[in-house]
Amino acid sequence: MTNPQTITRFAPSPTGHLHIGGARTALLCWAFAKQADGRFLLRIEDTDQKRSSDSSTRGILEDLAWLGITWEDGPDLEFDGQTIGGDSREVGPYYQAQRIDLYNEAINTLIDQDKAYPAFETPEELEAKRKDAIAAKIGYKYDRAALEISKEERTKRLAAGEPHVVRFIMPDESITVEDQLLGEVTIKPEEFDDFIIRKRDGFPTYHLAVTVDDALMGVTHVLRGQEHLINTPRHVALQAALGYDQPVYAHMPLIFNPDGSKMSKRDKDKAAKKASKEAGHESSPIEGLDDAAYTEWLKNKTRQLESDTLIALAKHLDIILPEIDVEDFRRAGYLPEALTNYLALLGWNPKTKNDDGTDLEHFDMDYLASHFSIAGMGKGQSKFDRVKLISFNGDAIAALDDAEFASRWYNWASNYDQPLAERFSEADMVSLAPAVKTRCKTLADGRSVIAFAFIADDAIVYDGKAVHKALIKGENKGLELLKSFRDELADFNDFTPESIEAKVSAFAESKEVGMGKIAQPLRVAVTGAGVSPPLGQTLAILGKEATLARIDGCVEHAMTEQV
RNA sequence: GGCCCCAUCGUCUAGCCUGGUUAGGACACCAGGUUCUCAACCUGGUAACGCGGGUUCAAAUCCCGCUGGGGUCACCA
Repeated sequence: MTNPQTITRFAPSPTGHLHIGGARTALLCWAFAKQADGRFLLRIEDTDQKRSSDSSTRGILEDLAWLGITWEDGPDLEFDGQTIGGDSREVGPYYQAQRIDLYNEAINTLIDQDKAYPAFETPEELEAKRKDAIAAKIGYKYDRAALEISKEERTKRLAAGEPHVVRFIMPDESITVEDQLLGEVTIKPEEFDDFIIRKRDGFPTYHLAVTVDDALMGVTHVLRGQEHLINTPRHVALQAALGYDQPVYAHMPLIFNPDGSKMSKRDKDKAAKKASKEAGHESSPIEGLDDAAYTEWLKNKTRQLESDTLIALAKHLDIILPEIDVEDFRRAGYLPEALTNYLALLGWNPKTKNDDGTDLEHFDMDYLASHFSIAGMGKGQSKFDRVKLISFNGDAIAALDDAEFASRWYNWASNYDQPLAERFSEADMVSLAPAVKTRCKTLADGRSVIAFAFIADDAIVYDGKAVHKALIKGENKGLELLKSFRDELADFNDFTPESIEAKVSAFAESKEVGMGKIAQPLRVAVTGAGVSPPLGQTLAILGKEATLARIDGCVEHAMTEQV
């Protein structure tokens, strides 16, 4: 036991979806454990009874699994045919609400040793004192009034069942944290007061629970966001009081929006409010949201809508909400490998060159799991750049082979774009893949590439400029070529991309014109616009019947157009 | 405001520890090439050491101050 196995943990509180920043923390913790051949543990911090929910827990577990972040110790999850989690080290349960006895044991020990004491002030009383302190421009600290009460009386009031909290006696000494990333950080004793370790409702506070759990679960390394840096001395003091080993700490920088603001769920509401106002909706434009709630939401900056309602509203307004939670990125058609790659690179750098001399930036989870190190981490905060993420995602999509692309796309459509999944089977998507892969940055925008296939043959909307340029300009030369090609196509049955391309090419040669002279008229005829995937693929997607029908329809349209 | 953390192109970063580089890469942007359109792809380009002091022959690199950004000051975690 001199050199224990490395154990890291991620401990989300189930009060909503998994935030992208939380996902990054989890990813790096996971990578650190893997790199050390250790274990990654997941614990659910549900000691805030009012805000925690089972559905949040479920969502967080699935988002992690989707990203490929799996845990050896923690809640069980069936995902994609595999079982994640378990309690092989028998240090569970992994829900804090189920560990109350363990916390009370620790709290009682502290009380018995006079390292903690009950306090009877009400939240209102404390709030008043806090306000006074702020008004007097002095930092608020608990005044230890409850310590003045004699032990005898404390015991009596306790026995009488008087509501109380338990406070920990913070030692009067500086505490230095040896942070693996930031170095030594020393905090003086006047920065702390006797913080609460058990709330009125009998639940432990975060500080107590996290200290007890990390110790009892054998956590050796704690990697967490820098917002926790100031908490660490409290945990260190608690560890000392309880006789626990101190884990190794590293506090990593936080991530922000490009404008420097915090990435918050509220950003989604903000975007939707702005769009609603611009669209001039005085009353609720969607079902499932009544007018009163809608106008209140619009008026009140802090009011937030339920996730589903917000999504419905965004769809109605035709806007894309800023992605904040992992779930948002998933819905928007990001690939997990692109997201984790980007996330890892946001603050960590492998400091390795590719063969061509450029820096290594594209790597997978296996690479991360074998090469991650705290030394490669930056100390500065960074901004989340969706543009670069999109580029990574486009690269990841392009790197998929056709079958894999089709599988991912179909799967995505089944969840988030039913009409697409109904129109095209997974097998269809395999043949669509070459046309779509290099033209979409997310699975969601793959749809726009093949939008022409969604339209009925007789409902094509023609782009006037494109029609003029390709068909009418130059005394109908394009139109004549199109008609002529249509005649040849009538007897042509081999509708594969390659054959069609050969056919068009041969036709162009026979007419002694460049490929473009026939390709563009054809393209406009079958799609209505001057932009589409390569002709062979475009026509193959439509099939012979639709192609002929569309050419006929276009010829008719062009004839009426020029009268 | 107190305390704590941080600071290289627009953004993410390499270089800093162990002073000497034309300060490198990626995304974005611009130009060109390729091409049946678009995309993809290829080539090239614009672009940074926050400011002020010190130490030194020499500072992005070491030290100090300032400025700026962030975190935190809950019976939330």
